[in-house]
Amino acid sequence: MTTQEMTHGTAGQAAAGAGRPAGRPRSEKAEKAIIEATLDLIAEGMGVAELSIEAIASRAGVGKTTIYRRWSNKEDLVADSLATLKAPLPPVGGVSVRDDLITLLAAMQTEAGQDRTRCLMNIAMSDADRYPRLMGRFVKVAVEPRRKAVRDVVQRGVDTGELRPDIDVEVALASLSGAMLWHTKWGGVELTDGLAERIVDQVLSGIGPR
Amino acid sequence: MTTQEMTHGTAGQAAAGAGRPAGRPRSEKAEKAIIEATLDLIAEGMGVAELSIEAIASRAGVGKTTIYRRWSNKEDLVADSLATLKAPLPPVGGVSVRDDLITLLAAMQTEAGQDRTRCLMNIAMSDADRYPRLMGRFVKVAVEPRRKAVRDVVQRGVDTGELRPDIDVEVALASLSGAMLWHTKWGGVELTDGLAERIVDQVLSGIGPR
DNA sequence: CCGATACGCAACGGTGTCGTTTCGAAAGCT
DNA sequence: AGCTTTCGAAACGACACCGTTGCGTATCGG
Repeated sequence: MTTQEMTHGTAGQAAAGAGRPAGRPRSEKAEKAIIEATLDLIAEGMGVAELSIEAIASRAGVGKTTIYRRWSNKEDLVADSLATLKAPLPPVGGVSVRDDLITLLAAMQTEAGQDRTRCLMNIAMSDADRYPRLMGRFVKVAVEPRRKAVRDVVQRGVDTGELRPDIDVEVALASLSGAMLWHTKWGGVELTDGLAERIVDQVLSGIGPR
Repeated sequence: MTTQEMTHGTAGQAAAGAGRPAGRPRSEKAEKAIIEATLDLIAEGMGVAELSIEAIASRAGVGKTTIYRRWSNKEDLVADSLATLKAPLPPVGGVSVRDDLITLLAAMQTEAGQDRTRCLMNIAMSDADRYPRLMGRFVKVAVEPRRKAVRDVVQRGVDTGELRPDIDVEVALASLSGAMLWHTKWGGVELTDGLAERIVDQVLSGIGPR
């Protein structure tokens, strides 16, 4: 989607409407395999810098040529791979703000336990400085939808009066998501039961007196 | 401190009390330079995996031999380097829990803006899975002291009645630190003024109604 | 069937890092 | 002085990737 259609593109067919470029068409299966292999390697803890084209090709059961034919560099390949990540966010009930927040945070906790998501999170943290363009894309497809989901619920709470009208939505967002992020990274594994519920309830009620 | 004293150690001097091992002593300056170079490279965004001994030696103005003589592998070197990191935590006034929390979070925010700390944080996030032993050490010297500082203040608040007696200290901790972490990573740069204060106040008062 | 293109595979020369070894000089001790 | 150990520097053979090229085969349109 980024640097696709390098070789032909709009060229290739001789001004003949929407005809095929002639010759053997590119294998969709190979493309999928390459992207899958890339995501797999990342999910196994590979940083973007250590990702080798050779490893990707080998894992995908594909020649290096096939990769170089489609992507001119590693960053583009990774960018396209990240772009295929769907965000299967859990549906929220829409009844109680508290319940919806718990649903979202619990989903976040579950996702954090999966290799794929966890290592993608790592990439988002560590490679953000080195590959800003890549990260802009990643944030857009992976972080932003989730942030938006939480923000929407919080905003709805403000509108309906379930939450105070004067709160800072961004800070609330950070307190909720950040607490879960913190816990999944550095908190012990002991206190995972009902964690989402405890976070939400405590952020709702506050820790100050009364 | 980890794999030190590989070559001689208790051996070297012939059962003669605490005598020198004879021969030219190891240069303390070289050792410091090596560790500094290691931390510098990490601070420049180098992941643990990409760290090359050659680069460290070159940066430190030292022969590779000197490094291999002291550390048998990269992980030990990094571990020892991390161990030298002091935690210059800001002193807290000890008067108001709110003020102390703001002080700590503001310090966290400041630190997050510095290259050294930021990249160390990245390492803590991304290399945690691949180098668990290394990370255990890192968490101990870098993460835990800061966590303890916040936890102590929160606990003090509970004891003195400045905070509710029934709160979950760990969750409070995660909400405060996590909110700051979240914001420094993915929050916009716009809302940084008075961020610590806003987080603390909102976590104190809660976002629920009344 | 023919021409065109993509496929997987293997090989190319080039580069960077590995961990080790050798070297002459330096720095400590007796 | 003589002995011992470390120092920085340079070179070693080995390996992993790089990005490219050539090869024989597979798969499309005409």
